[in-house]
Amino acid sequence: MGRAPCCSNVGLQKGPWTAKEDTLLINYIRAHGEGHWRSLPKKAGLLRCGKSCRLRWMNYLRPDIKRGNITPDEEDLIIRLHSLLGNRWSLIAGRLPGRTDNEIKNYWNSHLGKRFKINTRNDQNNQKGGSACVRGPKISTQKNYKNQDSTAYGEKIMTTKVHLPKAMRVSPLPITRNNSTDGMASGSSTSLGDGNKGVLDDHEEVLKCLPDLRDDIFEGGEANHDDQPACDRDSADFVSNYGVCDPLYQISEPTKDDMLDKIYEEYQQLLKAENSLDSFVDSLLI
DNA sequence: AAGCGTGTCAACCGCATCCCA
DNA sequence: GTGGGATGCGGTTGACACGCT
Repeated sequence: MGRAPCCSNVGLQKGPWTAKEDTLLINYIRAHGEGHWRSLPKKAGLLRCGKSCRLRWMNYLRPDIKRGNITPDEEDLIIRLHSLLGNRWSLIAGRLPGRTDNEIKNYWNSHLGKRFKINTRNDQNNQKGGSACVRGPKISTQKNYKNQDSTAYGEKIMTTKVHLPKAMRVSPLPITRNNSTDGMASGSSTSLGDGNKGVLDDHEEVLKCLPDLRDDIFEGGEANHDDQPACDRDSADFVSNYGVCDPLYQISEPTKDDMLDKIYEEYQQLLKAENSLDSFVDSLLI
């Protein structure tokens, strides 16, 4: 298709953001809310591309972002969701409150991808000429990784049928950031919003059936619904400088192991139901 | 201590899709 | 119905940190 770049890039700053730029962006969004990214830099006094501003906000400055290491529970959920959804990072992120698609993508590529590769190698050693299961992505090069079915995390989900629908944009819920900082209302994490008018792929239909898991998984999930999220004492400097809590110091919420299992079971059941329906439709067509 | 290799992750880029005039 | 601007998504890049030799 092709289209003109979003910004002329002439006279625009690139590279790492400075604290001053962050301050400008945060203050502007707090005052005016998210959106209108194209005009935002000019209005906020930033020499940045609108896309860059959006990315900085979505991936780093949003007050509801949870920083720190991915917990084992989160990792487990990422792996399971990846086995079901493939590289649809925004959908996966939508099920991990406070985590961004970029963060999950990076985590997968640097941590889980490697582990997966090792698992795959072990599987191949253990099952010579083995199963017809779809093998996971070859991540020796990222280009190979692209467009490959991804599945097979250990034995647990070895036989899971993987749908890898074409990546597509889905509409977020209406956002008015200055009214609410609800973590699930971010662009990258509201993939299941009710604004979907386009063609939803199979999995999104499945996912639509699932309840919003945030409050189920994370105790005190309502904690970040206020304009000021829970802060650690160490973030006091950031607060005084920026007027918002330092996302780096936000207190992470505990997770529930059994709830994760329950979620996964729900996915499996819904997939089964979906597959049954597909078979039924196919039989009618024959 | 210095050089090199590797891992991590913030940021960029191109494209798909939405949305509105 | 259509064209173009706005936005979102996933892949990729590159700077920096860290460990090893």
